[in-house]
Amino acid sequence: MSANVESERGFRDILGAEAESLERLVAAARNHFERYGYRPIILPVVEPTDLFARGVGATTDIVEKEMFFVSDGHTHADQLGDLCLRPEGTASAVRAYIDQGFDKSDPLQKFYYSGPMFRNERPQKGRYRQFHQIGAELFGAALPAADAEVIAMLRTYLESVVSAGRFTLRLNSLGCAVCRPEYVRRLKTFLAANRDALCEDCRRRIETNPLRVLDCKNESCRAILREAPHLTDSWCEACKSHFDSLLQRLKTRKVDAEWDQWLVRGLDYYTRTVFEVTAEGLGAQNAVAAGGRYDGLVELLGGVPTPALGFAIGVERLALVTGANSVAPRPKIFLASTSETTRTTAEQWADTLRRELPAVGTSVEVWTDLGGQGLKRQLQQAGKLGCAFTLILGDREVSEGKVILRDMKKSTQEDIELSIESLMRRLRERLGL
RNA sequence: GUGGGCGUAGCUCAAUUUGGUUAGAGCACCAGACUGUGGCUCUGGGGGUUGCGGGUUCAAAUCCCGUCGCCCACCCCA
Repeated sequence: MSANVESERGFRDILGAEAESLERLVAAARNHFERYGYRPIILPVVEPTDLFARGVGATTDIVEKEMFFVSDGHTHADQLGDLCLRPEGTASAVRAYIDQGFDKSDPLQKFYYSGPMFRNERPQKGRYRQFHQIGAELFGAALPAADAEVIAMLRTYLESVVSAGRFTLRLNSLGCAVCRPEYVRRLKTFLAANRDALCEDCRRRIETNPLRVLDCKNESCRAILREAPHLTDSWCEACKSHFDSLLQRLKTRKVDAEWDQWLVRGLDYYTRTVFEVTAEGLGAQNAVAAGGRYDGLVELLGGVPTPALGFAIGVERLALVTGANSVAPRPKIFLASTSETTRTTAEQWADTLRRELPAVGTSVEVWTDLGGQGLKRQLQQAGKLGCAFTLILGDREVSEGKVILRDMKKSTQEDIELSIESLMRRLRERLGL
């Protein structure tokens, strides 16, 4: 046991029902997002650490203590930490957008991506060091209509994969580069004056991230906050009308979303709209998806100023909400054989069936004996696999010009003329294809 | 990074309270009964350095120390 090589903490093998569930959610997202004109972008897993320090924020927990650093094998000691495993996708997408020159040539772009993200945190329910996100980013669109479309796309996707009502979408506006700094300054002053009444975490947040205090669940902190300057009151005219228009549009589009004036997000790059989807049954880590507008990020990373927004979905968490609701199983067929000759025929027939027997949504699953087993074992295997039918290609039958088709559920058998055509015809009938 | 719970066969768990033969059972796996017909039944079989390392003892799965891993929570976030 001790000699075994095991996976690192927080890194795991995903297989079985969970793997199928995750794959299905990604495929469904791809399908859904493309209807809105989004195109795939495949981003590097390794990026310069600086990208996230500048983009996500140098003082955020993600950058300060959750990065996985990568060595390229011949860096000097003073360069260790130059490269990292990406902790999130948005900064990468923005870097790619600028690298490709879209900000200069063709600003309106819609991208989606999916893949692993890495954060060096202590694992718990719904939280892993390698986890998977599906994200979408919309560049070059400043109107509230863009926010509305992105949120609508997220909401309708979630509704398509999880029974309605099991999650809630909340949104808020954090103001912009014009009005937010002034508010943060006033909030900081207020919090500092009430320092003693705040919880330990919030006292720390006054310096690191004062906005996060608004999000504190601690009852005594909440009481203090009722007297605090209101984020809402600080919005400039442009921010206010942007948010009003967004709410109005969500209403007309019948997108179920609720304004939460206390909602803030931890990443530095957000401006104006932020939103978050939470679900029950996830334990403490109840955020399934989150996103917002980041109008300053393209410029911050060296591009020409471009408005943008996006979101990311935590696939493992979404899978926890949707449960392991099984996909309709595809019909399975086992082609049993009793000799080298009949096995060869079975292989050829199996290939033909796989190619020419379509079923609704997917294809049939065809098995042949690969272990040189006796007929008994092959029947056993077919039973365990849950095959609907087993074709018995026995030498005895073949010499009589026939094969046996066994219905595994009913334990009944019928003779079929020895030809792939008659087999296919009969299977189509029996499977109702 | 902090706190709590848990580590015995592939899986689910006994035996730990009170240290005492060779660490058991169910499921799963393999073989046979049934040499060409799955599920059911019966019989037999393989499989363990009790997470790992050290200590106490005539004797440790059991007691002590350390360490690693998993789970849950804090924090943070998808």
